[in-house]
Amino acid sequence: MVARSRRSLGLQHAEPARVTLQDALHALADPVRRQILRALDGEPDFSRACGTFDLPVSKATASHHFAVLRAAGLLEQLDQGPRRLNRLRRAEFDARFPGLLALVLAEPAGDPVSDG
Amino acid sequence: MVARSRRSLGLQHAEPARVTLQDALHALADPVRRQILRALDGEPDFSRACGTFDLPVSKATASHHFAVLRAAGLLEQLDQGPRRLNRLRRAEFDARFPGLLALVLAEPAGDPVSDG
DNA sequence: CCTCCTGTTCGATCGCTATCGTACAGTGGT
DNA sequence: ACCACTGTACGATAGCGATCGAACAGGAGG
Repeated sequence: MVARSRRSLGLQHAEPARVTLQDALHALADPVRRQILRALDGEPDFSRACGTFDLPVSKATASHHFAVLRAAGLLEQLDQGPRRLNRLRRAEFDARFPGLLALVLAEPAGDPVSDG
Repeated sequence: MVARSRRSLGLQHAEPARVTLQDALHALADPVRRQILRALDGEPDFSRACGTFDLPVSKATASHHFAVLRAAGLLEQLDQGPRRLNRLRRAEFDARFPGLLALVLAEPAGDPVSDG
């Protein structure tokens, strides 16, 4: 239990090499999480904070989803002031599970809830 | 509801082209189902009946898992007498979600429950 | 210092699904 | 006809996880 100031330099990021297929598939099996990944695709690294995603869930739920994605080695987060910037760990995750992320990113939005 | 004799020529098989990524990922997110797919890998088509898999679940649960896999376009089943022979729909599924099945089949067993 | 903003944590709820035992339905052999 | 075998259908249960509101914790700015 290293206390730090709760947020400082880095967060607990799962090494993609240690992520199990179970964890990866579980993380990707949720439509909201895939939506996050898709939104992150094509954007510059660390250009989007958690709050900038138009998600069909509450703030608390979104926070949960970000944590799952981080634990699955799918994204890296960086604290910048009060906000937490995200980066899609494309290369790392693709090295661990080749082609898997590509399938998710290629999927059409298909989520009528959030798009309206 | 065409009655037939409940089993005759074919079963309701999902066209892999119509399977959503959601369904595919959901189907693959279960370790027992992945175990089935892995066991089916490397075996000749339609050489294994449902009962020949050494699964860590009951007959009823296994039947459920086979149904999910069939619905996800991951396997094709063929009735031969009292038993239902299975075939991994490798090519079809790979055409729909390239590389996804390969990841599952490449995964180590890692399920200490069934192997003993 | 206080206030606003961002994100996490907590506790509770709700729904889905994996699980099981049992009963049922075909098929094949005797 | 009967029985053994294989798999499904059904009803019930349990546990996990997605969800929420509210409270909390830092940082930025006035």
